[in-house]
Amino acid sequence: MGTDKKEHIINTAIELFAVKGFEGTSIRDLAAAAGVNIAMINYYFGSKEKLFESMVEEKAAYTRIELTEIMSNTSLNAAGKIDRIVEGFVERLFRNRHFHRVIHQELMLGDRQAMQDMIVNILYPNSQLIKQILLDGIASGEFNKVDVELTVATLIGTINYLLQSKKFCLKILDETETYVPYEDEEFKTRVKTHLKAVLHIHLVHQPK
Amino acid sequence: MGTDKKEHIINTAIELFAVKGFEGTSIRDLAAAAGVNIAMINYYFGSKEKLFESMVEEKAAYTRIELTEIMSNTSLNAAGKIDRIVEGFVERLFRNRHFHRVIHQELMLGDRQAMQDMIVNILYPNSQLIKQILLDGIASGEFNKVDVELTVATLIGTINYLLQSKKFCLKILDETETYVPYEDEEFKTRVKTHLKAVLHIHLVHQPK
DNA sequence: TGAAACTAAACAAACGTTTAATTAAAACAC
DNA sequence: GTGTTTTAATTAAACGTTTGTTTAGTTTCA
Repeated sequence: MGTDKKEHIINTAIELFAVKGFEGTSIRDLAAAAGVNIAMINYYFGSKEKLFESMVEEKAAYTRIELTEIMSNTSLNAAGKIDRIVEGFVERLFRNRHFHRVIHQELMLGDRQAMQDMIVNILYPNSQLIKQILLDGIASGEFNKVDVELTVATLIGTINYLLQSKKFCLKILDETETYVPYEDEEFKTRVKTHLKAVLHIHLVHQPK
Repeated sequence: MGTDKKEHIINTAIELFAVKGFEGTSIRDLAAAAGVNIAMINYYFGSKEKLFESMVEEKAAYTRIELTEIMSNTSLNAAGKIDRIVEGFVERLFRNRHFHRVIHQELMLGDRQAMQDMIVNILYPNSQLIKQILLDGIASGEFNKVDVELTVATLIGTINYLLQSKKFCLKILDETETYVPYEDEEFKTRVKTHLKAVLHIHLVHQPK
């Protein structure tokens, strides 16, 4: 039936877009990879652009969850929330790295206003959530008066940098081509540990 | 004559690629924007792909300079070198943000092996240079034994995050569309101050 | 006069999309 | 349940554009 096949096309599209880009992927490539007729993509989604929008709509909601509940967890202090945020972000972004790469490709481009706005509206709540935790921590006196916007940039930017290109990531890690860091628990732990260390000392160290 | 016009085409290409992407920019768009005949691009560069490679070759060397001399400056201690690195990177990446965005777009994509390798070989020396300063600082006892590779990721990743999309950057800064942060000295200073603060306390604070 | 710079036009191939026809599934009457 | 009608799903083929590239001819200037 329709729905599963639509989702199959979307998942195939994410894989292809992540590797070849949106413009670089023809609907013939996509149809062949998904094992469907060329016309089915327009039949289901209307156009290539609308397929992209459907893809974003479908995956965005799924990706957004589980963060707000950290905020509402009153048993955690601000530093504890930051730790949970770091863990949640590394897990989520590493797992959804293909989708993440696709929307960041499109975010980089200046044309296609509507798509860009769409993507900004997906990513913005994430950064806002972290910002709010920082502001709360500062208000309660638990955190130093740091530059909250740029601290958010440091957290997410570090992860994005590692996700941007597997080849480049392997190069700076001095690893072989066969190693897949994003699926290695040890590497994920390493990233979490680094980010928690950086943020913790930046936020809670009291300068004399 | 030829050379200035070649460079003019390359500069126009950077502007267009940064906004529309490599695949999204037709050589007709490019020829029109540069004010030259369509055939001139293939006449000068051979093909669209070779134009890209020429662009990278031309701009890469120019972008690479001025960093190694920081390394060789023996009057600076490790912390001083990091400060200079931060200042140099923010200035350079903000100034060359269009070129920077173009090569990061291409770096994200998995196909076009040769181009990817080319770009990795451009970016790698930068990260290696920072890494070496960190290693030297650790060896001399001036720095803590931090995760050097991920500390590099935090430095460059933070800047990249801000450069990725003007629209998104403005959103997290809560600024209006007309503001151009990358050309604002105040914002550049803000980014430098944040990065120096984060790195300094991460690297030189002695945990009890 | 001859080589380099430049142009307009044409090229085949690939693109996203649409059409028209066929098959499969569901809905309905009896 | 069986036969009929309607709707949805699927297909191969064709559509008109746009793509990167090339050709063949013209201008420019030393």
